[in-house]
Amino acid sequence: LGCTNCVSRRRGICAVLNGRQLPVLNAIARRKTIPAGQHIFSEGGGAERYAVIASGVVKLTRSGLEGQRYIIGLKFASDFLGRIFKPEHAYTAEAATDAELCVFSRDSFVRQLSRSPKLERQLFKLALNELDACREWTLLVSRRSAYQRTAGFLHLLAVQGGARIGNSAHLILPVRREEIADFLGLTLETVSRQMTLLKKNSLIKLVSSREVIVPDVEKLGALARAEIPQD
Amino acid sequence: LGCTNCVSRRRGICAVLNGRQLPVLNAIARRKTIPAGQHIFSEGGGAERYAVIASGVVKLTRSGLEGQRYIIGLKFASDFLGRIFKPEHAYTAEAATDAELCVFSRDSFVRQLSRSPKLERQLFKLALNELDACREWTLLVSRRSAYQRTAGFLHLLAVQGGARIGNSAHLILPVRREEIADFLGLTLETVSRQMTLLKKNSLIKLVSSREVIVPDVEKLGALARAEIPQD
DNA sequence: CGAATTTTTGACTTCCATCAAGTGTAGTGG
DNA sequence: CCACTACACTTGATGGAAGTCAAAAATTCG
Repeated sequence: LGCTNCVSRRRGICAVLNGRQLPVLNAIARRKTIPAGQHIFSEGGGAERYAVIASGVVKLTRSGLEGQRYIIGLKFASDFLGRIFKPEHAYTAEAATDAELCVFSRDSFVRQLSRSPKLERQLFKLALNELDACREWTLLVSRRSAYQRTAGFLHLLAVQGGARIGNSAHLILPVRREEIADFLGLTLETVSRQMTLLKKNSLIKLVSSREVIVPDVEKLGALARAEIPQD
Repeated sequence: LGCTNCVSRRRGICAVLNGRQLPVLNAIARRKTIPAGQHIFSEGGGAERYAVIASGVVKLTRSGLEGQRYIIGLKFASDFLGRIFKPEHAYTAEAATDAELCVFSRDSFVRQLSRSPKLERQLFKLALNELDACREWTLLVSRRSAYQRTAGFLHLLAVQGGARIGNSAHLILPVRREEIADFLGLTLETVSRQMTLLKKNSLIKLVSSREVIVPDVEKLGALARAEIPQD
């Protein structure tokens, strides 16, 4: 089946399915490997496909009226992609790294949703968690300093995507400085400066520009949430 | 019943209930009038009560570690209050103006939810709309200028809470400058300056410091969403 | 009316954006 | 293998938007 080791089986939508229901959902899923950079679905395009991320990182973007592109979120393994109950997707989903997905056609998934109240409720719970996370993120990017925002971004990666050993984490950044900046409402230069500052303050180690070691994930998170913006 | 003219009957959770189901929900609801300033429930406190706003404006706040208080949202007539599926509320709800609520006890509401898939799905849909709105808001408060954020706030009030006549709106601000500032990630001085600037540019009229006329709601919204931060 | 609160306005400072070089780091083809 | 290019990242100098500090004006309320 391939579901046994999937993260979604443990904390995604598949977590609530029993041995009978899982194969049913699996039967309507299509495994797909997406190379980095490829679009999964597009803003405004009809919501004909939904997906669950099995591995990799996915960028959620929106285009402004004058052509600008905004990153509104990053999605990780076990996350659900797509706007159910609406005819159109509200954003574009694009693979930031190579990614494995379970893709569902809209009709078959919605049908399954109506048949399984447990599945619907799980999706509901995940949406509420996302809402909580979105509110938290809003607080970070609207009230915190550039230094804290950058710390917050790395903390997010460490918690959601990174290889963690105890309280330390080894991160491969899925996006460039420019995209981090966009995500945080900053400029790429500022992000770069804050990264070197975080390094100077030994909160991170830069193995290369795209590879970061976080010795103390908790400390980084506390910094991001601190009331008094320091350094 | 009192439901006939209620906004929630038209676009809230009650909108999906038929003539048989509405009285059932109504039977477990307790109408309550809350004076401005009073807490409805508190962050961290057990989620024993949920509510639907029948009229008025409710402030959603969170307290930071060092005692600071953040406004994370404003809720209007027909909005649902409370974090279902979680033992604790994630935020404090406080009446910003005098408000009328339909209060539900946790147990009876959850029981009703399990009995009525339509009700649960409606609540789900509303949560997804809230998520979309939260993402939109994040864009506003992280990437836009103080001028645009202030415009965005007034636009929100005009769309959600204000007395509208065609494309113009008459607003009674439910919160002080300090709270607007907090909500927007600005300072009260900056908000005040932007308000006078909006007045100078004839985008709003200030009847009094708490009463605003928006002649062109669309224009205000377009300004808030514009790529190039002007004036 | 007078006290307290809220709002506006002013002067100055700070943080981050902008503009501009300069430094890697792949990737390509001779 | 080494130019050569293209792209990503860092670092520096400067300016402007919003924050901070301070005081005056307006509004609310007892």
